[in-house]
Amino acid sequence: MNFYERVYALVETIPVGKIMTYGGVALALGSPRAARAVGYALNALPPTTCVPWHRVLGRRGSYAVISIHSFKHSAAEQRQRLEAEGLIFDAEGRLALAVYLWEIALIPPI
DNA sequence: GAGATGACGGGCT
DNA sequence: AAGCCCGCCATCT
Repeated sequence: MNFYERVYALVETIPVGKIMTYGGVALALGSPRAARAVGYALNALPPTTCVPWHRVLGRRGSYAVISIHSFKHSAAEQRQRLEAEGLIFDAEGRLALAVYLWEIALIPPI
């Protein structure tokens, strides 16, 4: 399985109402420092994908923030999708990891 | 094969 | 507190 296929497979397992960070996905995949590569993988995703890419946010201290600046989809769209799933952003447009972060068991690299 | 790039993250200024 | 810089990993040209 390619790196990005593993990223997609993992992202697809994120349940509704939960989120992960790029770094968290990388860690679960066995490469703690591959956060950038995770973002790269999601960037290669077709617009029509069924992968819930909007549940992956950037990590900002103990909060998660939408860290898209230029992309096919807009940051507003991502936020809208998340709110539609019941997540609530604070006044500064971020999500508390303590509430929404989904912690997954590590998936050993094949 | 080498250099540049990006939806990142953490540390330092 | 906000911004800048450097290191990371997988792709792309």
